[in-house]
Amino acid sequence: MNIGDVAKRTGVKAKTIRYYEDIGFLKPKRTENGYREFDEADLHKLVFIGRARHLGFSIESCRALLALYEDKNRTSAEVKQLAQAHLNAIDEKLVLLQEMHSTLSRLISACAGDDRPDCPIMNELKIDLR
Amino acid sequence: MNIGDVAKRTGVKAKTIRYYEDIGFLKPKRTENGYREFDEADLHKLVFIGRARHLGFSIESCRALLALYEDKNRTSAEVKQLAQAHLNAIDEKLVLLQEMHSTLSRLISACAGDDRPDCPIMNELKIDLR
DNA sequence: CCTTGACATTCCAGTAACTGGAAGCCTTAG
DNA sequence: CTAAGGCTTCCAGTTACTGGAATGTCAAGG
Repeated sequence: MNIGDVAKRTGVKAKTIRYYEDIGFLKPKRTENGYREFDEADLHKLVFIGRARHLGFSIESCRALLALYEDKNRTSAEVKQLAQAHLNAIDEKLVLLQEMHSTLSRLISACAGDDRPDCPIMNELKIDLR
Repeated sequence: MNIGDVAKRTGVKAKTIRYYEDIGFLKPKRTENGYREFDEADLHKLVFIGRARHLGFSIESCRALLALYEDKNRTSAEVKQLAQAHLNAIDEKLVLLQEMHSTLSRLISACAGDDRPDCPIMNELKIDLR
């Protein structure tokens, strides 16, 4: 199967698939003309990676997940630990974003948004040094 | 004032201050020996940028905010619009992260986390192609 | 048989916003 | 005088791709 068709079937772009090969996620055979030739296992891997990425796992975490994916002797505890670590990271980001959201919402509500220069948003940003 | 002291007083690292000079946020004078010499206006700018960054504004948005900051004829509407656009972007990220959070939480709860290989997290990632 | 268009290949550069490190000069305290 | 620490510049690396250029290949139509 050629890279374009793989892209269509997996939802992972051709450019990205080449990148994933570069970083060692898969090693498709090559046909005589130099084209990559993908098999079903490659497709499954790509979908797997695509879904993990969709859940926000980093490439390095995907690498670890992929290793577990191919490890018959893995334990669900190992998988769960990776997922939990990732969830913790997500929660930290959520907290930061929620803080931003609430501060910005407050400032935006307080701002008249008219043609005068006076603005609570600017005031918050420019308060003096302590 | 030397860069190290500025870093301490503004909370912006020396490395970052040099970077901000590179990208044109400030242009401190130089003393005879080549050291950067910062004045109070520089300090205020750095704090301003630091706070905007803390609220998640991109460097380019900071550039726009900084322009408004220095514009006597700005309108609060202009500021509000930038802030609103940024808030919208934050909200989009929040939605994505919340989706990830909820999916991952569900999967983690469903995973035994024991020494067996069977794992709902893995199952979700490896489901067949449609 | 030839051309044309849609594929495929590689390689290089750019993105965002710094951060780390090397090599070397300057300053200040002891 | 020396050693520590601060300052300088410049180069490379980070994340996960993405865009683009130059070139090669394949299948179909005239």
